[in-house]
Amino acid sequence: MQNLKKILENVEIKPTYEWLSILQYLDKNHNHPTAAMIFDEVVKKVPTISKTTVYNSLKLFMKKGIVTPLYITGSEVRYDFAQKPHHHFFCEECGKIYDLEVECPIFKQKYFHGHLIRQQHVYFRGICKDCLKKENKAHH
Amino acid sequence: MQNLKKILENVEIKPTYEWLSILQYLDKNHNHPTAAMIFDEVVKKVPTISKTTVYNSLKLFMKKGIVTPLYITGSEVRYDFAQKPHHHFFCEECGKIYDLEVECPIFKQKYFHGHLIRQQHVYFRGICKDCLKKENKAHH
DNA sequence: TTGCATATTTGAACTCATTACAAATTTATA
DNA sequence: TATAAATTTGTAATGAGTTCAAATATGCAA
Repeated sequence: MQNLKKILENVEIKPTYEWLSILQYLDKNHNHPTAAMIFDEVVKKVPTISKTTVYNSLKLFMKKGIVTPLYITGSEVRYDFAQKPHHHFFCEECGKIYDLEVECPIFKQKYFHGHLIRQQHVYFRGICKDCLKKENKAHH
Repeated sequence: MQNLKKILENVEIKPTYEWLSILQYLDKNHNHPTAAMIFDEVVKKVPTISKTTVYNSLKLFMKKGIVTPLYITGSEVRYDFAQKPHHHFFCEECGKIYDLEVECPIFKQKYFHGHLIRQQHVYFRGICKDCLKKENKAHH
């Protein structure tokens, strides 16, 4: 709670009730939620909050670099409150997004073929551990 | 032309005029176009074609594995008629998407942490070579 | 060739995530 | 306390993508 306030202050965002509530949700739920999911949960605690505020806040957080958008599903943006950079695995079966630690020297470079790299997005797509297990069970 | 027909027949798609025209556009333009861009160009050659046909065709091509969707910009899907798997660089300045050859042993694995990998999506984001040059010139 | 079933294409209506914007509210400052 | 600036809100609009039923084209049997 207190350190979330610090995080906002560090990037010069006034820790208003709405902004803190949204960040608090992201901090507690590392499930890469959509804007709608964030709204649906935060509105329970802050009944007056609007969807526009959720979108505005996320845009602000992204501009300040404390939230990363994930373009993985193609239909809506997922948001990641990421402390350390990491990568993702998207299960085509259940839709769940897993965090992955991928070690590769390429991801340490600042330039690639002359292009300045600001962000690196890596995600694998397939069937997750759990869904594979379920499928195997179905065969017995 | 003739080999595009073959490509379609190989994946059991009847080479109709519309499907061939769309694939032909993708083959000539490796600019990772949106569905709208594809429609706008193909309609010049096939005036009766509809947007729905473009979407239907792309969905069919994706199902058959000859076209890959790129979720990079967050606002719309880009389509890639990719022979060899490769990765991408997205310029935040000019919006251009470059093809990248990234060599990394991780991308050769079939499983990762128990998850079955079907597709690998890697894109870097930043400022491209050309836009960096323009910015440097602007300082003189 | 004709008739019929199937595959393909089309256009209009719709969904839904996201954005635009102006009014309302809150907060900071003098 | 007054006034300006920042923040929040709700409504309307945008625009990519989907749904669906009608229209058209194609393949095939008789």
